[in-house]
Amino acid sequence: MSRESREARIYQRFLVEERERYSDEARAQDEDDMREWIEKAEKRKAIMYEEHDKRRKKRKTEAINESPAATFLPEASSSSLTQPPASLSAPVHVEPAPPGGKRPSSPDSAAQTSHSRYAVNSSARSPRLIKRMPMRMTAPDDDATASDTRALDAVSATATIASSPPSAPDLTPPTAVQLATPPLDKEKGADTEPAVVAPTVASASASNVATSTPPDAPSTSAPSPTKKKKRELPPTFLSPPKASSSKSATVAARPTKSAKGAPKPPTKREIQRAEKTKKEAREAAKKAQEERESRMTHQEYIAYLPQKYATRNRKSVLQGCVFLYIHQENKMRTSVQSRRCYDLMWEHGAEIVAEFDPERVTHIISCKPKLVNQTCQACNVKTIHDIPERIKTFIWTWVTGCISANRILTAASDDNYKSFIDRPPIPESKKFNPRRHEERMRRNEHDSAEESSEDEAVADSKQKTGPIPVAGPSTVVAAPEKDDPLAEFYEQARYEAEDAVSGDEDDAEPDVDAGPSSKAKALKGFQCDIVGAHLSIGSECVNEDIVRKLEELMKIHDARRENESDKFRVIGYRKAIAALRRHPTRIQTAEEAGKLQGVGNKTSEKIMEIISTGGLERLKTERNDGVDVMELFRGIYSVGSTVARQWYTLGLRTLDDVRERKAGIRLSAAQEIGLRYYDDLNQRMPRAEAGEIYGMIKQRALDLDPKLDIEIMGSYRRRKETCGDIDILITRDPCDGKTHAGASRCLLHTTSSYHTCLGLLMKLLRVLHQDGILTEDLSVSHGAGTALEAKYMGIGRRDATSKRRRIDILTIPHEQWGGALLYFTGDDIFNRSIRLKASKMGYSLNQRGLYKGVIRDPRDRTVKLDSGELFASRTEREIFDALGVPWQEPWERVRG
DNA sequence: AGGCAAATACTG
DNA sequence: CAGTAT
DNA sequence: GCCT
Repeated sequence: MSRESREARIYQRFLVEERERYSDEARAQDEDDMREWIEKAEKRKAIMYEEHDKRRKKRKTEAINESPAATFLPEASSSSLTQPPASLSAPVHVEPAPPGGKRPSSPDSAAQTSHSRYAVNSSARSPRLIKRMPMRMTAPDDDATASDTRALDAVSATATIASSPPSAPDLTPPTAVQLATPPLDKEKGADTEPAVVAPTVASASASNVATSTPPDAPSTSAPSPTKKKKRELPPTFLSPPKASSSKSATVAARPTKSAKGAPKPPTKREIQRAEKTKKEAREAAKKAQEERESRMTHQEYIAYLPQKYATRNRKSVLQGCVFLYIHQENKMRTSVQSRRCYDLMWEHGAEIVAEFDPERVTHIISCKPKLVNQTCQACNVKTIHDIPERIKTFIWTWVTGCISANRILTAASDDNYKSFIDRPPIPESKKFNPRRHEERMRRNEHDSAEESSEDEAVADSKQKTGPIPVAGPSTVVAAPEKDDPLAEFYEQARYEAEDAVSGDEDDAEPDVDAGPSSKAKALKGFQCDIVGAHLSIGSECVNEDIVRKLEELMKIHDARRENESDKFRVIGYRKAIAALRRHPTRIQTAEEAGKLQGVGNKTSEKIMEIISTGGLERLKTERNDGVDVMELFRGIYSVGSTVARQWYTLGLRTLDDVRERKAGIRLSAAQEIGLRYYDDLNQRMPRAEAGEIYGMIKQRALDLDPKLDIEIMGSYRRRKETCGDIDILITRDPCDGKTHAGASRCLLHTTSSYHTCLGLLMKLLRVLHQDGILTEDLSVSHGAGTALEAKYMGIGRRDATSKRRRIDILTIPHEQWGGALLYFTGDDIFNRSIRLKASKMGYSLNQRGLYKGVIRDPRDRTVKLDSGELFASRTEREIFDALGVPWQEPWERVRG
């Protein structure tokens, strides 16, 4: 309880404090608060994490037991073969319970009066709960305790207890805690205790803040113990709770006894647990190995490979190859990335050497393009051409390419495989014309000659169409010798890539109006390359009826979304629908539909059916009660498919069921807000209203600091008639030494290494709350206090009479402006498309900017082996140009 | 058959 | 971590 | 779902 009130108090002070001069005193205050706040957040997270873990494990085991019988309304009798199931059936009985009895069933009444400044804190853990809670024990976890209390009020106490309390650490028998987990005890103490003493940061933070952001004094001693403890915690500490969920923690210590201790014979749960433990052990071992490996040098690791794979069969794809891998790590230790690469090569039969031996080496594999220096260095040669012709140089993707093709790829035989670099047989003299990007990059680095570069870029991109004059007149090329040689190869790869990628831009334009034109052409291109696509997207379309049906089907899949592939199915539908919408004429036949890119067999069949019968059988069979309800629930902000399904399974069917907390469900803070303003938030607002709100916010932000750059993103920027939410992007040119992070009118820093004042976002939020523009917060990033990058998500309104709207405000580093603008402007399909193009060209595009030289783990594409370097991001145009995408205004970027 | 965009952050 | 969101 |  102390934590809660303290937290609320702190935050309250942030937001409520009137707008006044930012005196030194106030600043100091803010600073303290801020730090405190961050600390708290960290701590809470840590606790939550532990909690959650326990809960999760329990849930899992239960689920296993239950799942076979799990239907919507659990029949208590049938599933009662073991004790635990009771917990599931419990909620049903409990349902009539009084917990929130007087919860206002009408959504409005709630917080209208004092649009609570800090909804997240106050509303969710609503006063009533706190009040009800007879300050029983000093609970580190309010939630658990609260629910607990509530549960006790409820009828069948036993059942409910089984379902939640075990997770609350306080409720586990004290003995257990003491016996099994002394460290826990200590940690807990450390966690809660100092908080009470807090504000004198420095001292308090010593141990428990270790994880928090402020660059803790680089004390060597302090962090390590804490860290260590943390690491050890899971094994020793995490497992007991599992036991505690059934019996007592002590049991865990002696597994044999545990079987006996629990009257039930080796249940599935037991087995589960055992498996879990085993798994944990395995993971621990794996981690240890990783740890060991990470300490090896490249040489050592290579030498270690045979041993590592001693027991496994190697594939033969790369048999006979001897690789020298060029990495880019200056430190001696190997990175995971490199090790993975080594692993992969070895696994597939390649020999790997750590040092260049012209006699042995057959291929040089560079982890990314353009590592000329490293290559030369590694081979101990002056220029790349001193490497014997027969030794091929490839970039990493070639390896993965070979593996997936199951053969050795060569330049000649696989010209459809574009992303490798073979050393071209061209002599030194015939250098490629260095690409404009490179040039621009360099120039940007040195002098930021914006205008000229942009002009040039535009011109350049115009002239660039078609197959590029490969033997470009050896112009400038005054490029520093450094990365010169391999730059060529890189360039060549780029040329190839572009050839493959950027069809002919000339035809791309008319393509749209050209009606059902060649699909072949479209196939090659990217949506983002098509200028004027937006024109053909009318609100009304001749195929509206078809679109409607398909949309419905899509929604069903979206609601159901059980596995990953459903996600893509939905994307597929969306694409098809977009294509259909774009199509100017009435579709008559399946063939006609099939010609559109994005519309395949399945969809054409469906379209046919719609055309001929006017309906769609599939719709009838697929649509059912569940889908509707899930859709309904998912309309609540912060309720996703999982929760929606859960509720449905528990027997809930309407929003009122949710409001009444039927079946004992609990809402998160955000969900509660989402529920309260269900109608408001599910409505789009007229563009004008978004504009007004934006104006108000912008005004107040500029009041705080006139040098801010502020822009509204999303559908507003695309000039859509209605907007679903308001996205505001803020940054600030740091040229005068100040940033939006370190607050406007404060000195950036004096002696300490971090900013000495509250971030702009935090201040802005305060003001906005004060003026009633923001009414609730959904989440406020820690960064709001100090970081350059921060995100706010909340709810606000134009004035007291209008509906609530979703409002996001984010601040970003100045140099990422372009990337962020592009990213947050969309639309969705445009984004996907341009990112796809980027990646096909060997780049990677994200909200921060355009990166080049990104290498991913072929086995897990989400793992980046090399994050590459920032290539362009200052302006949107810069990125467009780099990707060869014709410039389009925001409102022209509409594809779906 | 395998890719399809991608990364990050907050909450509980 | 899992779920949700952007 | 679609596409290669």
